[in-house]
Amino acid sequence: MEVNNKLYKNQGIHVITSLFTVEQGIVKVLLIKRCNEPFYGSWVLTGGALYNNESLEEGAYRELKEKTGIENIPIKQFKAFGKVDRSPVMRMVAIGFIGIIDSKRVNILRKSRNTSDADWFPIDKIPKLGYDHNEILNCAIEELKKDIINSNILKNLFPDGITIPELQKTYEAILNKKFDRRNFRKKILSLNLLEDTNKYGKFEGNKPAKIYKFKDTIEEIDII
Amino acid sequence: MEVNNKLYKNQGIHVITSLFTVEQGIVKVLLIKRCNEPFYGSWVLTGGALYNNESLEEGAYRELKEKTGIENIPIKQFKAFGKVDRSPVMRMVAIGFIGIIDSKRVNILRKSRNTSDADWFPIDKIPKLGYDHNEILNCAIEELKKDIINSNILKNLFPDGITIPELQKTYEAILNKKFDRRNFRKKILSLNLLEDTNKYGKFEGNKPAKIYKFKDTIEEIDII
DNA sequence: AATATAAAGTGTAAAAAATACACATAGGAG
DNA sequence: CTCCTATGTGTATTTTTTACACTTTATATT
Repeated sequence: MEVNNKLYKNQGIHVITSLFTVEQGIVKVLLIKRCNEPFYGSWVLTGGALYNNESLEEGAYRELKEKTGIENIPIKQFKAFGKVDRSPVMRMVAIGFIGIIDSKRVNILRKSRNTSDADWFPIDKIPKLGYDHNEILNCAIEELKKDIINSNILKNLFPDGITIPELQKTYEAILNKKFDRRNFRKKILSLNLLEDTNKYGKFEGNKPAKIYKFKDTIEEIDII
Repeated sequence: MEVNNKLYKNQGIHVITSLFTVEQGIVKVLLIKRCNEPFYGSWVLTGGALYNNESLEEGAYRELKEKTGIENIPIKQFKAFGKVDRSPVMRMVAIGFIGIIDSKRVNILRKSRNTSDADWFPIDKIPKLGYDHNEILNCAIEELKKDIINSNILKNLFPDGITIPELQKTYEAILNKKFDRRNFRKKILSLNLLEDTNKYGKFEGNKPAKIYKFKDTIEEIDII
């Protein structure tokens, strides 16, 4: 990178969101393919340059909407990335966000400015990304693990309700760790995040599981 | 604020450090007094504009050194602040850091570019600060509370050793909460952060306390 | 109608961690 | 030698976490 000699000139801000989903026990992140320089043809996280008339969060929302059509999901800022040469064009500092969503709710836009393709990638099969997005994504995954504990961050993954075994599989996928079924159920129910719907899932060769839904918590502190 | 119409032009980055100390059970933060516009005469946290040739952390270090003379203390990035109008001059995004130090080690510079005065302020007696620094400081105080638990962040406060009652007072000051003496001692010692020096403090009208020091931990993960 | 299947659902005992609590001790001052 | 004040220490109780095995459900198969 050619650092501008003027100490403060030509700086800018990126807002970058790692949008996660979990499908069949696989944690995936949304990546988009660039069709412009820099990083023409590279996969990157969703995001882009912050506008002057929007807050960090608003910028992250706008970029998410432009690239995926998705709106109204909670996102959480987790870290700023400011290595001197993280962008080849000019000095850019990236503000990282994470979000999580049911992938069925996302209508991925295959074409937009700077985007030729978009897809969900399992987090253990991430290619070399443009910019410093591999680093940002790694931090985002750690943040996701932290945030999943004792919060209803997963609410957005299961807008239509969730069974406890399904929820356990999701926890196990994200934390990459197995839990005892009885203790998991006991713990989750004791957190008071779920309420019973008195409905049951469909038969799939075994006993149907009861469907719960995430409560609409009053205080959404510590929620993603 | 006059938002520049060019969506991406005239943006900049602040690096802002909330440097804490604890004296006699009072948590204090270092503030400096501006002698230039904007916010001429206002107290603010230490920090300033990021240079193009330095990382976020390097920028925060440089500003700390310029304003206080202090070097080589660990700082931790905790959040970015990006409200549209947080700076009246141009669009600035602030990256917030926290640090903690023994105030006796700080030789506060009373004069520097943009600074006419500097002092430690108890965190419950903070005046109206310039920019959005009240908001940044409030977040920093919350971060300090989080980080103090199970880490040796306090090492920098006590370079010459610490007694357990003194350490307890510091915890109580930062967390604003009382602990049982026996349980506190038991817990702290079980964390294995301290080692015995076999020295004792001076008599001050009561039984002198044993002096411990923070171990030089190998893994400095989660440390401020 | 009986049986097989596969994951759902459930309780209790043991271990670990957090909490509550009271008295003896050191080092001086008077 | 007594007084003073904060230090130092152990144990019982409660709470939380962990470990672990059998019964139940809704269908498909025979």
